[in-house]
Amino acid sequence: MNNLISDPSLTLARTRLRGTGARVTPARVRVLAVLMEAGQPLSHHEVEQILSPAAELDRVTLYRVLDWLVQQRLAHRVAGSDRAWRFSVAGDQPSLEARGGLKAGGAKVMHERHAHFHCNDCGKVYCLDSIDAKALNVPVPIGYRPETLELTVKGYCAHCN
Amino acid sequence: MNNLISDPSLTLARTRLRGTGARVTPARVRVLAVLMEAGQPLSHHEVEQILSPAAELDRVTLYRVLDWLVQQRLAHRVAGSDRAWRFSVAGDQPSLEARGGLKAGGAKVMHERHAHFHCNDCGKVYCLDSIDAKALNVPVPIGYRPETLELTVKGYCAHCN
DNA sequence: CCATCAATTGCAACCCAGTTGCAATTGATG
DNA sequence: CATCAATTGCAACTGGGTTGCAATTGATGG
Repeated sequence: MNNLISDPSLTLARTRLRGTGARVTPARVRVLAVLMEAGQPLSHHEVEQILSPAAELDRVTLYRVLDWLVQQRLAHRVAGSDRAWRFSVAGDQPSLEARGGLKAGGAKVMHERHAHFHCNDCGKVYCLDSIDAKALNVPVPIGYRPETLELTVKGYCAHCN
Repeated sequence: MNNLISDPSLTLARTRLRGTGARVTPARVRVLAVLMEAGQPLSHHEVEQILSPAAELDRVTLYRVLDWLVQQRLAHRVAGSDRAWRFSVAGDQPSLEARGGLKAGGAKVMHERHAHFHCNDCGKVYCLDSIDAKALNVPVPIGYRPETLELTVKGYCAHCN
């Protein structure tokens, strides 16, 4: 009737949003629910596709909602190699340092450390959760202050291989 | 008088280009020379800036020359997080598999394995040559065929820190 | 229950990286 | 030095993303 988003997801999304203390709008609820149901990072366009069967959502509003979700740390923004951002729900447990719990010495710690697989054929992006990017411990030259780490493997996914 | 490109670089570039057997045009020579002189991957725009004091080079031509250099394996294309490609000269020794010398079993080997540092402030990209991405040996799920690997550290460079 | 108002949304117009089609130019070759 | 495919320049276009602004709306206090 309405769309491809399940009721439980919508409810869960609403709950998460209320947790931020900010306004809980239909746009935010539906976009977050879509991200929660997707098993992979979605581009702006992909979210639009999933949303479209139901009520319309302005292009710009969608961009803004996605940005907002990232700001609220409810989502992560991952850079694909096709110059289009992808968005995925953040883990249920926002990292401590992200919430200001670990600011010892003012030293920032790298977060968002997991890797992605980008299919050169279909263009889809998959999270490689198995990879412990934390273990990489990439050394940077003196004077450089690393903040985040992005590890992307490009190739062909199981479907396109 | 003319521009910021040194004569030796131009000559070296010309030699490298002749090695491809393809046409040696001023555009190709100058662009390759610019990449050779830059110590870091340059965006289309950055190359344009360096080139501009001298003769003009059409935007489109520059894009095409850069693409061509990558095709010829004289340059690498690296994806920055600001959805703009960067280009850097390829090492003096193109990897064997790149030249068809190592096609055993038809299995492709990952190449272009070094990492980059992207400054969140000034936007410049630096090569982290010290990092041996080869050592990462990233595991992907069965059925997935990895080809290239991109490791980008984002943060603040020595200048902006 | 409703008025209020800042936060959010929709719209239109815009920016920027990159691409395409095509006619004019040019490097290598015989 | 004539030839011609490869290369260049131009103009117009695509697609992701942004900005300014007026209209709408969720939470709040009364």
